Amino acid sequence: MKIVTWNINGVRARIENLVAWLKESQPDIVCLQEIKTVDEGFPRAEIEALGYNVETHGQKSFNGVALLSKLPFDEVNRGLPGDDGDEQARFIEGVFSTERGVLRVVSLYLPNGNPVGTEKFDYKLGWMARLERWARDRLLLEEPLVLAGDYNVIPQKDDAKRWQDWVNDALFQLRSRAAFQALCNLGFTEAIRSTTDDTGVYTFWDYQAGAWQKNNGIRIDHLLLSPEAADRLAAASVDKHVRAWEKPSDHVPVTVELSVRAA
DNA sequence: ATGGTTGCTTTGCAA
Repeated sequence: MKIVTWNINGVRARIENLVAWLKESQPDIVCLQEIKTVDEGFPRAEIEALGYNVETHGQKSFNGVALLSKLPFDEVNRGLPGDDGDEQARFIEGVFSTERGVLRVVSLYLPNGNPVGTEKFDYKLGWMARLERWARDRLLLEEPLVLAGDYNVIPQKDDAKRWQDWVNDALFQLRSRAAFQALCNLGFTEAIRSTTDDTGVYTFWDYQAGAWQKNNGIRIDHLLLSPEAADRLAAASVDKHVRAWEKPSDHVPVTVELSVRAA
């Protein structure tokens, strides 16, 4: 089973790319972030025509996440628990049935947090603390769980072409990285990190200043696997070529292959 | 070198 995360940066602006990539890549489950539309604006028909079930958690203009799945949804949960006042659409969980039982997949869009020293950075750290609490509870279920998305965290120096450029950025703050590490340390396997020793593996290249042409990228899109999911990890990879397409997202798809079949 | 680009709505904001 192929599970992919992709920050699409505006699904309406990117629908042609998305359809072309779905046809090429044939994923089973797709976690999208930054759909930048309310649920009613999501280009659902084009995706359903390819055989996908679609569940969205959108909002006007900003943020917004979605799950696309060839498997039927048994359950869908929208929003990260822990703050009833949080209006931002950044979290959706789908529950599926496989030959091995339940599979849970989350599409998350972790707050960017810039600039550091403002309420935006506090919101990022608060959101990460809520995510850790949520993950701690979910791990108690001892089920295959894939926690996928744009984490807006550069875990290590090797995860940036030029880490020195990011030392004042929320994505590379020690507090952001420590919170990400703490989440991983609950028992998750970070799919890309655990399957390659390569350096220079990036998932985001800024639109500005020729970042793509210079391969000046960062790795901020991650798939975290619960122990039960990690037991079935067969492969993980980054679809870098998509960044060179016309009208690309600034992020590319990141894939894990799990050796489990649909029920 | 405090630039540069994109999407969604604005005349700026967020990334």
